[in-house]
Amino acid sequence: MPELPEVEVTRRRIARKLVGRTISGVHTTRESYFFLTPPAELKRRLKGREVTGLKRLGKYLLAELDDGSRLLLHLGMTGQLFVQGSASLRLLSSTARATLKPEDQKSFKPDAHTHLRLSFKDDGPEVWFRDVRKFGKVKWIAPGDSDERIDKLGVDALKATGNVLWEASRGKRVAAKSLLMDQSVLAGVGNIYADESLFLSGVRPTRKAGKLTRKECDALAANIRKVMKRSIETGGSSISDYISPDGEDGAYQDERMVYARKGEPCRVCGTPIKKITVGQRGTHYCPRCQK
DNA sequence: ACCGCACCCTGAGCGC
DNA sequence: TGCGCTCAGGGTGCGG
Repeated sequence: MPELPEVEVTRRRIARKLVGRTISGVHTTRESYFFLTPPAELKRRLKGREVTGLKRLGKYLLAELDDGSRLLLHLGMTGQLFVQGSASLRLLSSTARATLKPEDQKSFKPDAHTHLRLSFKDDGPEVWFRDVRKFGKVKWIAPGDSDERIDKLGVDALKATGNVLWEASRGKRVAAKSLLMDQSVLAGVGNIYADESLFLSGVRPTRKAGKLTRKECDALAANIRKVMKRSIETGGSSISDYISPDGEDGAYQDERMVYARKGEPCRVCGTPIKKITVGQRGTHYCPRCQK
């Protein structure tokens, strides 16, 4: 799933196709917990609204509308936000693609997982939100209202500081990795970039957060910023489902040091990368480089 | 207050 | 081929 870099790449590329356009139609799948705002209300609220901006908060996207209301989007694990026609069949897994009828092989058509489709007054391409696992979310926020999902987010990971990590970690017994992934501490760090920045900082993911030194907190913050910026530059990581709004794969996966490299040699010392579970998440590290 | 865990959902990949 | 199992980049909510 998309972490901060993938969400930011999505934001930058989709903003051009969204901002300044007036929504004329809203198509959805049936009600499910994907919709924090029920489909019927969503249609009512969005129709006729012009999109005036698209912000990112951690892993959330927030579309601003001309009446002061906002549309909150989260891509979850398998969410894909893209422009009709441009994303093509690479949205689908190779096996799903193989089952398509020949006439459907040319371009992607909305399927059962395409939960939200926005059409516009200008009759240009629609914007679609597809999410196989439905861990993604859509919520309409009334003008002037707040939402606790975004209110409780910590410092954006692109602006991570050693001080934030230092203060949040004192007295904590959780694993250092869990602290990095706590969205109320730093917003935007997920499983891949947590593993990668822990490696670059020489810190074992299982280390108790409270035992981190001030120097390690500084290193972790610097490496989180570095890894996130570099990933945004390369278009994010395309490891399983992520694809950008115009259908381009990212390339950051080629620069991974540890994530999903179990058994492969560490790029620094050659020791095989280990995989363990930390906080119910697959966790990769070099047993020699990370203390 | 903290922390670990179950759970939400669908599909891919693997061993048998 | 098919079955059953494990795993997946997310977050929430519950109980101890």
